[in-house]
Amino acid sequence: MTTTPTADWLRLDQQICFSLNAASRAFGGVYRVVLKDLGLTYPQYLVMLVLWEHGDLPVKKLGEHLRLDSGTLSPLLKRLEAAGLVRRERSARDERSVEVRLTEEGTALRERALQVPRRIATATGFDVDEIRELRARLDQLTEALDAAAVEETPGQGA
Amino acid sequence: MTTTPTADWLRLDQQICFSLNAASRAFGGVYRVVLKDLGLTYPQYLVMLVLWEHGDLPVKKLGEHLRLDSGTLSPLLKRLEAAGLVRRERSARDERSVEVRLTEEGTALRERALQVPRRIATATGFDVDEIRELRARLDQLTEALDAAAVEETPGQGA
DNA sequence: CACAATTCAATTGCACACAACTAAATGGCG
DNA sequence: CGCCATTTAGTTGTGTGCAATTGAATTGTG
Repeated sequence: MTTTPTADWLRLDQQICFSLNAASRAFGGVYRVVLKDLGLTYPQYLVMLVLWEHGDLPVKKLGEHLRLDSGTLSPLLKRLEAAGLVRRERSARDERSVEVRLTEEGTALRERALQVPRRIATATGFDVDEIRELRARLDQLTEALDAAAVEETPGQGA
Repeated sequence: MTTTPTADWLRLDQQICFSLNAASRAFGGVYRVVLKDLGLTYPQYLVMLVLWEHGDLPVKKLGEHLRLDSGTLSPLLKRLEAAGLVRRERSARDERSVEVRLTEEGTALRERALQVPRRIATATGFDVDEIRELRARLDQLTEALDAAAVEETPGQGA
């Protein structure tokens, strides 16, 4: 029991949260550089990726793919619309819903985006298998953290 | 060479950046819950960790530890000061520099923070060794990304 | 059909990140 | 000493991220 004094936990904690934070921001930094040509921010690029892969989607579905709510997506989508990459149209069937549709320009941008992943992959210095393993580990982490957050939120014990 | 069609790169890329993003935000979510008691946000907690470990520091040094610039730190430190956890004092030796000093209250908060890391570690579902390995991998990633960002920034080839 | 609960997007308020800029202070150099 | 490049914080502007609220539309129930 003397192997891990309580005070040392603070340092361990510091290091794991630092590492994740740093990696996340370092990733953002590389994307920022690479995406500059496309006129996209990193979150905007994520939105475009989802649209390119899944086609037109309501804001809600988009948010589920990206784990983002309307508070983040609404202004972001307005910027994409202002940039001429998407249109937002109220659904005829359900007027609460807003369909996000790629414009011609938005669809065309995909061609130029095809070069992005290779540049990012190169920047990581990881090969495909290493990336795959890291991704698995991170997904596992996310799942555990989400489950824990739900349990912590109400009242800890109940 | 036909193993990885270009279009598939978009999906691979999507998954690694999604995973890191998701893990980072899930982490933030758990910290948000756990730190609520202490009245700290996640970035504020990181600042306090550095101060607890290294003692009083100028803003510059703080930023080096956290990879943050004054644009982020200045308002954050003002909030910590407003909360009574730190004082900001112009250095006598170098008046450009601002020393960030823990108050009694800020020092005392450390005792209550000691329980945080264990709650976080528990939430991850990882043991110490797994955390250590993940951290090593993330640090390796960060280092590679930072190096790549520097090379990408100027003009790609120069 | 009326009405309450739910769903969905948008808005508001707050707190990071980061680029670009400003302004004060320092240090080196002739 | 006077001048200039550098260092250091702070400020401004843009863009997320998220909690909380609002308001319109839909659904379930009687």
